[in-house]
Amino acid sequence: MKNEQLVEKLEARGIKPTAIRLLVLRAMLESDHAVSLSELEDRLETVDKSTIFRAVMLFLSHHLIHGIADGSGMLKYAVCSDDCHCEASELHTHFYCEKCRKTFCLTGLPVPIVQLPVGFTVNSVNYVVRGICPECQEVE
Amino acid sequence: MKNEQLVEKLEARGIKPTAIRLLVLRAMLESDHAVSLSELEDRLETVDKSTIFRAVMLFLSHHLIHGIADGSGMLKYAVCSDDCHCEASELHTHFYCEKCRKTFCLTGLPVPIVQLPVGFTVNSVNYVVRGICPECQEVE
DNA sequence: CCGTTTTTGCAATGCGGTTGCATGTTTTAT
DNA sequence: ATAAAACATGCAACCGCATTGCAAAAACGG
Repeated sequence: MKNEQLVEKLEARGIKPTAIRLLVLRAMLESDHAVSLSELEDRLETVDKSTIFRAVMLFLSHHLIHGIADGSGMLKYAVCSDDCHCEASELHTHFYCEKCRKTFCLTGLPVPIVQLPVGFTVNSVNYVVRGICPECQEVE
Repeated sequence: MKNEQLVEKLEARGIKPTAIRLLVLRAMLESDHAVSLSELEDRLETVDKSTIFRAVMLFLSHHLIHGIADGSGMLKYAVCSDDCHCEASELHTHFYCEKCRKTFCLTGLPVPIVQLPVGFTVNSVNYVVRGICPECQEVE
């Protein structure tokens, strides 16, 4: 993807597009799965982990990316679609592969919403299906 | 609950009922919400945290309790119903309150299961609704 | 009772996440 | 253009939770 497009994505969310933020965003977009902070650190060897951390926190607070608690112990992050506002109704299902430990966004699958007992207010939903992904099935 | 009953619960899952395991199980059953390791450490001041940790791991591997990734950063644990085998079909919804940071088992609400694309094998599902619990609504 | 196995406590470690501070860069005001 | 202010980055240290190694203590089996 061209840097120009990355700049647009950042500015559309009100984030100043510094060189490093472009690197972080590019790394996230190029991954076929949701990435952890340590994955980003590995892919961006020249960038300090605190800088990556702060970029990710900034992206999160501007709803450019969303976080996923997949039960692996560390949070994973993935870029939201351009028109996403991270409301409960527009969340999608995530899949965590217990073999390769990758987490995938199943953007085509909205999370099912259950009817909660009275008194509960819903802000968001974390729906993670755990199992084996297609690629790991084959390898055996 | 009488110690006798606790012993039964442990033995039903093939766990030798030591004094400390009874304490841990009792603390978990007496809580109205899923507990973290640090909560157990606070409630069982006399017991070392590594001992608590090992008891919890033992309970987990024998399906006496289940773990919940609620996105708070630390795992929470709750006792399973007596007849539970922790299969995907018998899982329930969990609710995480963003104010008091407690996680509740909504045992009456089975987790909804989405139809995954071909190639994915499902082992379990982590379904956590995030929001405000009834008690925290009132306090304001 | 004695030797073996299991359980527990203590201390240390690992790891992911987070922060304080100094430096470097960009922006703003004059 | 220059000085001041605001912001971004790197480095090192720190935090909390999870986990492990090891030795002492307790439970068990003969």
